[in-house]
Amino acid sequence: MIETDIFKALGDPTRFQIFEKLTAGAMNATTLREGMKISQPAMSQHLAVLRDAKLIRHEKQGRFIQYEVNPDGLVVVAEWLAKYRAYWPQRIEALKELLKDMDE
Amino acid sequence: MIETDIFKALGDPTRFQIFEKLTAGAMNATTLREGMKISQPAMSQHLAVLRDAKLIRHEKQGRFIQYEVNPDGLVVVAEWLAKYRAYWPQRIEALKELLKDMDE
DNA sequence: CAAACACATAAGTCATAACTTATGTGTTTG
DNA sequence: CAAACACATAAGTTATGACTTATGTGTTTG
Repeated sequence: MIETDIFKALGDPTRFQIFEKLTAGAMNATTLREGMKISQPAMSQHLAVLRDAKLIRHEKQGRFIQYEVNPDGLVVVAEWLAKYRAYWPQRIEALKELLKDMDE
Repeated sequence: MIETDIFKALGDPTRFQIFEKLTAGAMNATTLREGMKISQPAMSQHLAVLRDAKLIRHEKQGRFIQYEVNPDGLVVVAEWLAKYRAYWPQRIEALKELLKDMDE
């Protein structure tokens, strides 16, 4: 199931950190690794898991590969979450602001 | 991290199924198990993981325990997701409708 | 064009997590 | 009040997954 693949991918703290780093902007694997005490193969394997879950995508640029967030994955989460809006308390300000932003 | 705990909890297909079942309404563990080829201890353990992640909560009722969705968990996901609204394509109709619903 | 580089992949190791069976605790029922 | 019930917990097994050390492929550079 695509949802569980996405949640499983984000359920690992290291991968979550990698993903969050990528939300700041596209980056290659070597740059991603900076300050992250993780081996090169481990990074490569984590990126493969995130890619298989459609959370990121890549683009070859010479001998580098630029990785970036793939909106598809986030959309799956957003749509899944939208099904349960009945459970969200109205008091969520951050969410309300989001709604206004997107309703324009 | 609370986010990774939530994602890890939902990353297991069996637990995801249990959670989805609970979104239909509160239920005790025995009812949850119906049609689910899962042992009683396994169910109990899965419920504990979901509870620890604040995705569900429970209420004792005699010798039964009613489990129900805890909005706290979903709110964490919603707030996390809201941070990345820049990545959501505008074409998501389901999401737009959600926004209108909540903007009232 | 040989060396350095960026990354992927293979294969093996070790920790974790999902399951099992057995048993325990509290509650209801006949 | 003894048996059945609803659930939790302990302990052990097995599958999975996160890592490691090679090694391979393609690309750039001196």
